[in-house]
Amino acid sequence: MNGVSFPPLDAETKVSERPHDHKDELRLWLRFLSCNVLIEGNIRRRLRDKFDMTLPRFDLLAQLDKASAGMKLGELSQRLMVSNGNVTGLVERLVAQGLVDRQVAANDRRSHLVKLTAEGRRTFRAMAAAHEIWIAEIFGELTSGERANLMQLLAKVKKSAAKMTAAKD
Amino acid sequence: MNGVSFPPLDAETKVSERPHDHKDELRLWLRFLSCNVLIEGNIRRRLRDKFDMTLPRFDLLAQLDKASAGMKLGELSQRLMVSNGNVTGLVERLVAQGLVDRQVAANDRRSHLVKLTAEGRRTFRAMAAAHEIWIAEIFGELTSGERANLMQLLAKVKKSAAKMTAAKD
DNA sequence: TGAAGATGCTTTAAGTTAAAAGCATTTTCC
DNA sequence: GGAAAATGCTTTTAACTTAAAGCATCTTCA
Repeated sequence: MNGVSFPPLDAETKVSERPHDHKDELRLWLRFLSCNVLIEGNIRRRLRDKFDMTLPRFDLLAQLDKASAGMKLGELSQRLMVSNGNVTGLVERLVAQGLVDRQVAANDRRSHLVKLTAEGRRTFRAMAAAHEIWIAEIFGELTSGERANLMQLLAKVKKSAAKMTAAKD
Repeated sequence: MNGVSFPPLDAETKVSERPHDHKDELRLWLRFLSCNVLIEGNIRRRLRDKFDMTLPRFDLLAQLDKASAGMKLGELSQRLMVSNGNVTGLVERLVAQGLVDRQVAANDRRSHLVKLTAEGRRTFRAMAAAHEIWIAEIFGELTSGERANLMQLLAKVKKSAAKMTAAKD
């Protein structure tokens, strides 16, 4: 100790009021990132090896599986949180694979309705069952109490991140 | 209640022993993913708008900033957890931008040593200071207790994910 | 009605990414 | 020393991704 005293820091102290000492938050973000890289990399590899499928296409199929009436491309891009152009390409490849079907909407000829084909549904269900187990293998190492705890902390993080994104600064 | 009784589930129950009911873990993963998309998207946008920089290049510069003696391409790809070919391209663009310098290693002509240029270091430091504040804005909404809690839970997740990845099944 | 704007999607340009094959150099081992 | 294997990196190919510009269609409103 050098005798210099610092103002007390607590949860209410705003970021801007303590411009230094953000190493804590940074470490947390880095750990978050490495979890994400590890898990996503794992899931991508297994989807490719076992089903010859990519994660973005799997995610798109998952959305369609929940919407039996089909979805418009714009809805898909919102749900998946990716750009419009991105969805165009993904759907193209899934149509080529015979897993989804795309047709012009009845009432608006700009709009296209995308649906799972019978084969698409069958294929997706098989992949989803495996995927669920892979995820459970990872997060199942936490107790259900820890999972609830993590779920709640991530809710806070998500809320905070969403606010930040909306601010657009 | 229908009178059917299920075996009790606790933290020790293995995933394979309860093949259904992984919805809990799946929801947790989906929430994790949306946090990641939101935060990363935010950081990418700001790096681009304020510094005309991409996140992968920023990450690479961050590694170099910690290694004053420079790093080999292979080290970089390990630390960044990306492929070799990926690093080749990123370094190429950073050299073109004048932010890093690449030269053949003295003792091994297969190997190349990559270093920050003076401008690279200056540029990175400015970006890193802003980046640190952006991250703090997001994670600073948690109390320091919550951050410690989250840090510890993610340590468990990371360990579990690393084990999974090593298994290669 | 009919121009102006909004909306839904596609195209384009640039970047990131992995896997696999390839090339040069170094190391190992006989 | 020299063949064989390992190592470090690059190239190739294919996929994903965004932002921005573009095209077709629909809606609004004077």
